[in-house]
Amino acid sequence: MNKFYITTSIPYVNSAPHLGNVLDSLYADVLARYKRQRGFDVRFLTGSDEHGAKIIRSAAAAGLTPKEFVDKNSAEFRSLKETLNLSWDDFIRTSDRERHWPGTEKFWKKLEEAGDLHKKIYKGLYCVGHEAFVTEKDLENGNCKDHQRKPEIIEEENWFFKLSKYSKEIYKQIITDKFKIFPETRKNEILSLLETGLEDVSFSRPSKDLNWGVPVPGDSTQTMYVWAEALASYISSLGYGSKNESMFAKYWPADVQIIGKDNLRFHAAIWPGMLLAAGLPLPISLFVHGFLTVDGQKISKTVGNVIDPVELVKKYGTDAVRYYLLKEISPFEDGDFSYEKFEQLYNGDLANGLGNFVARVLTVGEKAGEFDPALEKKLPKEILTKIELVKKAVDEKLDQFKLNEALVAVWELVHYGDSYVNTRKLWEGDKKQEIFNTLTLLDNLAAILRPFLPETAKKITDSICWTNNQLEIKKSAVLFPRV
RNA sequence: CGCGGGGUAGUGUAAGGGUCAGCAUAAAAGGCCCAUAACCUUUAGGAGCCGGUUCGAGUCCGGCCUCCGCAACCA
Repeated sequence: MNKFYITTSIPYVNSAPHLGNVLDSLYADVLARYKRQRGFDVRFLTGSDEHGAKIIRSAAAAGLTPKEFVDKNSAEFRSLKETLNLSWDDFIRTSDRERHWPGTEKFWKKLEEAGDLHKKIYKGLYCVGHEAFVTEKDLENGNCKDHQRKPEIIEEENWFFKLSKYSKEIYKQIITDKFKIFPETRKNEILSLLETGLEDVSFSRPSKDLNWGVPVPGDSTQTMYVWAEALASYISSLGYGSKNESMFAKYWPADVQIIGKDNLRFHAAIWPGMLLAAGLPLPISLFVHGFLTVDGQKISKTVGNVIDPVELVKKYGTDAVRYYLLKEISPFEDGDFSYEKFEQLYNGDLANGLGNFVARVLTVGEKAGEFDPALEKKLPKEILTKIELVKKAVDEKLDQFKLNEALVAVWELVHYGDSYVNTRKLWEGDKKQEIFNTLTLLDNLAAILRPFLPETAKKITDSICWTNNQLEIKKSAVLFPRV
């Protein structure tokens, strides 16, 4: 059986999840369900990134210990599984000492054995208010924006990873598509960065300044930096570094890794560099999605436009939210959310489109009574061809991660079906064969829809049941009431 | 002139030097009445701006305008 290992980036849990955070796992969920449906041995991983100075600060502000703080926030991200009906198999937390740390440590040692880790003095702008290094970006007239004081230039000793050594090899794997990056523009972006060459990156901080993280093996004075350990979650979760590495052997390399555009450099440069250093294969592909804006604006707490996915689902239902994000948001570019657009799409595509189509077909189906199985043999070619065409289109679109276009193809079936019902006037006279044809169409539609809208697909399928070799229709409640 | 990527009907998008720039949704008219005042058919509506290459340009080239991203923890 073919395996399919898919991962999302692990969100940094220094606040509760917002709507933009769910894109990763929603895309991954559709692909995972789709592959399962096709018989792949799927493993779908998500998790949470829980270390770092920012967590310490946020925890302190909330009056909690870092552990209490991440436990609380991580649980909220985890509960999105129910909220959005996600089908992940595993949720890894970087603060998990039993599952995550051993793999991280082994990975670190591999890099060390390769001679790619070395200590170096790092000089940077240190803001006392932040108790952390700041960048030029954080400054305003030479002062820290948040604290209005001049940062000090201080030096500290860090471990550095020799990323520069791997620029060429990473470039080669990307340009030859051995490591595929979607979409093309992101591929170009990273290639142009690689052409200029990568700099070595800091992989640790002094423990006295950062004690919430994984300690550097053999150097208790240092704590690993995020990418030195968070990225390793993709393999630590498979048991890399544990007594039993069979899962790792089976599933690595990842077939698809999904990230937001901000993560491109980490996943297309640092992570491949680390894997090369450790002698491990690179992922097969990287799918880079855009960001979500709300009413055309960047999501931000200060603007106050944060959309809580839980609230949205409560109001409109899981599949409606899934549909909006999958259909209205381009998988590769930034997309916008607004209640107005949401309701427009909901009424148009879900209530009037899919929901109404299902209702009218099931009604005529129910009225028609029982169906002779012999009708199946007389299914017209036209219908079967149409179904096959849509299936093929969905396959092709999903191979390229064009989830929105895949849904366009699915909706062609709805339009086709509606038109079929109208032109054949299925409600008039005895149209058993035609009704059967339409029910077949609907049944197939539900199957195609399953990875996208699992709950809705199930409701449809449940209404079409074969009992004792007879087809019986049980009309379900309205799928998507108009809003 | 730092680098890179964009700007297609109100909205979301497709194609990509050569059939009326395709599709969906929102809008208008007719039809139907099985269905969630839903559905079907038809109509109207479009390439940021300015030049150039070409028999022919959303599509290639140049300039301008504009938006987005750009390695220390941000999906």
